[in-house]
Amino acid sequence: MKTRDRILQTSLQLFNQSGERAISTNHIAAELAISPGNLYYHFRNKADIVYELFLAYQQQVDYYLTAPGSQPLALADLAWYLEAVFDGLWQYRFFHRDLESLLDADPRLRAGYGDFTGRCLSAINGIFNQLASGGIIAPRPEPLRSAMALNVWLVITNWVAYLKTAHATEEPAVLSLAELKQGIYQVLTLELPHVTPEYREPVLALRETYRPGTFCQAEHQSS
Amino acid sequence: MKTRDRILQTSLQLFNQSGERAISTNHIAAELAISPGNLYYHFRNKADIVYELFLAYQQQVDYYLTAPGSQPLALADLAWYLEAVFDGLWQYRFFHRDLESLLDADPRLRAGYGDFTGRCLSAINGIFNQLASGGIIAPRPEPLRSAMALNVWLVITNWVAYLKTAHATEEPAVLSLAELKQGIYQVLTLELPHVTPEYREPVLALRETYRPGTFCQAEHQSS
DNA sequence: CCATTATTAGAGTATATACTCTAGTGAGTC
DNA sequence: GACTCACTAGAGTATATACTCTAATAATGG
Repeated sequence: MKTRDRILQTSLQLFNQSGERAISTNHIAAELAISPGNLYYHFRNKADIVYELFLAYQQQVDYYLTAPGSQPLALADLAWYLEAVFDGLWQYRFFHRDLESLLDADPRLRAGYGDFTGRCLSAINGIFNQLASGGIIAPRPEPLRSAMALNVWLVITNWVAYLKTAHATEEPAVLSLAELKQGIYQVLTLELPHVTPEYREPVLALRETYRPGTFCQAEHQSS
Repeated sequence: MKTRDRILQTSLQLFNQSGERAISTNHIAAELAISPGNLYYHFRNKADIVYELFLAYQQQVDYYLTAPGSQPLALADLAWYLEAVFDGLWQYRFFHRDLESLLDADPRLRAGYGDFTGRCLSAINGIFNQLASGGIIAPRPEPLRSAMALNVWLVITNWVAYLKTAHATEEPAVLSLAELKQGIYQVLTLELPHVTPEYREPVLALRETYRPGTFCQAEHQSS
């Protein structure tokens, strides 16, 4: 693998592990067993590394979220979307952790993230629409639908922080993918009151899949 | 005012303005026009300042949230709670910004914050109960009620970050108290499906009070 | 083979940070 | 007036951070 990609990969891993704040460029170079000069040959500065990671994050989420157009969605599609989003969230979880500092340090990132949020919100809104077409949730008028989408977004983007700050017993706060997926339980809780009567049972069953306590000694993984 | 209190006050102000990460003890001392040595006479280290600010935050929120026991609540009480919580959030907004780093740096804080979150969640849960007694929302069985409370918490604690990262057009991202209060709109959106038919109209009216765009050139304030 | 270019090492720099140490100053007390 | 003691100034330290510079070493293409 090219050094440049190894730098990105290792940075992502260390950032996810300890937060961007705690990981210096020297740390990254040391972990890779390369010189600081080498790192700075490939990236002008630390912000450029972060920005490139953001682009990858954005590309991945956009890919999964901007797919389907406007055909009706089935329940399985909803599950698939949620899984995809939470996977992305997990892979780039460092990003939401120090978000404000990162945006303060890089105007490109601030602008890019603003657009990204906007796209995510309308994607969620669109999914609500398609779920309504599919008869899974009741159709809601526009101002309400947007507010619902925003609540989903707020729950999703805050879930990792909640786990690491409120729930964690261990000091460095290691998380499992299974715990992360409990966020899906929360999102489905959010949508539950809007589910049509005929789909209530299936949605409840899907939601049960992710219930806290259901996670059967899932394997821990660190990146 | 005693120097010790001035240090706390100024730290809070600077932290809220620029984030704990960007504010050094030297910055705080300079802003107060005192020497670094003086600051370190009053506080053993930076983490002690943060911890003391957390205690004040905690005390304030606990005071407003652990009040009423279990009598039924009226709609005005709900509004009052929400206002109180968002005021606290605003006053100590630096705290949720760099939360993970802060907890990583201070085990006391990690433990204290874990308990704090737990108390807030059961307070929210209790308020749901009392709103049900008051006939405002439909009573919900326990596992659901806790999940709802958690969603409310996630929305509340992520609201400021959302405003500063997704919404902000200005670079240093100045926020108004009115924008902040739009978070109440989001929380009421969350509760709306659970409101009883007879209270639906009043809750919608209350919610309208906080609608985005309704904020009539509210005065900006920086701390 | 040579010339060019991409890549790397490694020492080094300027700056900032959290924090310490010594030497006071001023207000009260016996 | 000597003594204490809370408080303060200000210079200073050890360390880390982001980043630079020079020079050496691969790769590569003609």
